[in-house]
Amino acid sequence: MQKNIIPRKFYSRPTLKVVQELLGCFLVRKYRGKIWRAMITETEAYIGEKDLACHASRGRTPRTEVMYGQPGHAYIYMIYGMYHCLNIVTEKKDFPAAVLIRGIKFFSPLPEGRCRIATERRELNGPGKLCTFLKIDRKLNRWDLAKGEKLWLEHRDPKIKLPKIQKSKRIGIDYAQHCREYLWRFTLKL
DNA sequence: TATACGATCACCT
DNA sequence: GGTGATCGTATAC
Repeated sequence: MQKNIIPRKFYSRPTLKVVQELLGCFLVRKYRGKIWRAMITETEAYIGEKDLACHASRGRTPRTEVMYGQPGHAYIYMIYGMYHCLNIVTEKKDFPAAVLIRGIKFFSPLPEGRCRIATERRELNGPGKLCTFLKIDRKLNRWDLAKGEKLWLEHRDPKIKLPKIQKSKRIGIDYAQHCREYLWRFTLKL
């Protein structure tokens, strides 16, 4: 059980590798004695200060400091005043990069949410909804995901073959000039 | 201190 | 296709 937890060295690699290898892995949330486990089906990469879509493109600030820290930690921020987004810090210390978790699919029950369709289809598309369902908010910002407590990730079964990974442009970053053309969004079609 | 805006979502036409 | 909700953060003053 414990050995299935994804260790820090997994995240301490090029983000474009990590962002694709996380597809099919499991996001696990332990909350008030319950454990929810969901497969990651959609991710996006945000890499370095030169990526104009990355929050670190304006350098170190109190908010982006966690992206410059050790890999394998959670970077969670509030967006539009009402939603949270979950990111996994990647690369080596002092290089700011992260993977945004945009979509999950669950095979066992998740807590009741306001979105009935999401519950019926057993999938959550969108970083905001995903955090709402899994009770993820800024209290878990900077959380160490390699500890295997409260919030962590687990390897997928390597024996199960995954469908081809789709690449596309990232969402909601029209302001990022040429960087918006990068095919840094990765989707698993199940 | 003030202001502009965003790695979203649900609901509208 | 478009818009409003709502607030932390960055930047300007």
